[in-house]
Amino acid sequence: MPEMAVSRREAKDLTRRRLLSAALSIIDAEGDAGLSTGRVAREAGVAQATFYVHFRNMDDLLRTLGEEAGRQLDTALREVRRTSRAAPDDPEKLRATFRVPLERMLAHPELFRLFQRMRLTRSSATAPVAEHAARNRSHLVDDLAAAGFPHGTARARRRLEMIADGLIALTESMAVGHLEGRYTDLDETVDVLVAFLHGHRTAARRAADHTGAAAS
Amino acid sequence: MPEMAVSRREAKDLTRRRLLSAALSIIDAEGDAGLSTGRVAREAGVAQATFYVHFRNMDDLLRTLGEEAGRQLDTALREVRRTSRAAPDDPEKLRATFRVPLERMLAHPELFRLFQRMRLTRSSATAPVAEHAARNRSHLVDDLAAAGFPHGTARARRRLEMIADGLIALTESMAVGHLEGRYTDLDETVDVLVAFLHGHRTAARRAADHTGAAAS
DNA sequence: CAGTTCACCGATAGTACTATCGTTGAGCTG
DNA sequence: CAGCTCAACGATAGTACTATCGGTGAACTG
Repeated sequence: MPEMAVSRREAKDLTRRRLLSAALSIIDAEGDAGLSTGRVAREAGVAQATFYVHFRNMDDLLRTLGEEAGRQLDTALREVRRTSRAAPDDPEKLRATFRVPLERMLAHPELFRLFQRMRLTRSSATAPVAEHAARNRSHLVDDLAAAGFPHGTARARRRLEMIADGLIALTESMAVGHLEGRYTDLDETVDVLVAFLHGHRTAARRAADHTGAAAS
Repeated sequence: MPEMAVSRREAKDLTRRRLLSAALSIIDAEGDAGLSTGRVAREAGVAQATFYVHFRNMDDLLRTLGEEAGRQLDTALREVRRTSRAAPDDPEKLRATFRVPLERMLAHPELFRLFQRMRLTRSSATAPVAEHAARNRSHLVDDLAAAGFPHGTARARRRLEMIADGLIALTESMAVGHLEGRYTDLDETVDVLVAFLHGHRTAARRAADHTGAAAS
């Protein structure tokens, strides 16, 4: 009897995690099209009604899933960018700041696609996803500023936010291309991403030189 | 009686166009959440069953809408890029190649978002949207090649496709930012887009110089 | 060990929508 | 103008799913 001696609390937590993991595997396999409370419950091995013991509705479950995934992603990205900042002349560290998010997105393709879609859907249910995207973007802005991108004026900060936004969109588009089988070599996509960033790096340096010349 | 003397054929076409336009206005106002055959028919002033006289189902209508919008967009973009190519040193023409797609996307915000979402959803119903995105991307690749981006080797062509993909994703992300009220000034977003492209232009020129030096 | 809690269950009312059917009557055709 | 066509209609069967209810028994509590 390997499943005995579980407390009521532990059993409930286990069921909850089973529901979350069932939802995740359905999403990874079929996207959100095949997602329903009955389906999730069945794959988790419980009755459909039991779904509502753990979640208020499907949006509640998706929000939980999103917060967990988003928090993990954000933490991982801040860390890899911090490492790159500490070694500004190591090109491999810079490449890692692109490769790590790519790999994270590719780990759960359909979940990634689902959140992309949710971010584009305005409704109270998807609001948390949009908020999380905003938080991640804002962290990227901070990291770009720390890496030397200009952020003194209000205009420069607006520009930096656009750059951050663009970098995220670029990375996601390369991930989608990889998922669709168009870009089999991740290294090549990282090359392209680095070159895109380079456009702004040189623009920023030129602007900085100008400012320095004017100040001296 | 202003609506008399319409042939049966004309009357049918009118109803069809009314259904399409009703669907578009619902989408623009509420996205695809409020979309149903009954709702579209009601706003078009016909019975729900009449929907099926004109379309096989909702996906059929969306496909029609998408093909029309996509064809218009593609034509407009090829034209503005051709104009820019004819005057390679006119920065305003280059900016127009970014501003025109932005304005097109912003003309029907929710339709734009809907197609973005559909492109991320793999199903037989959304396949035409994905195909159209592929066609537009492929045209952009052609135009970039015509504008002098390297496309001699297989690797360069793969890279060019990634660049085209990235540019589209960048433009879309700026459009979304504008719709969300974060980037009120379209000119600033165009600045950022041009700078991103610049990263690849300089990279391409450097590579071309290298090749030239090696050849001489 | 008697009483309480509560996770889980089967059953089901309710919702929203899709897609089809046979009917009707206004236009078309010869 | 007689017969035909067919766009549009009301009615409705069918589908798929959500969310709630009261009952049950195993785990907790004192």
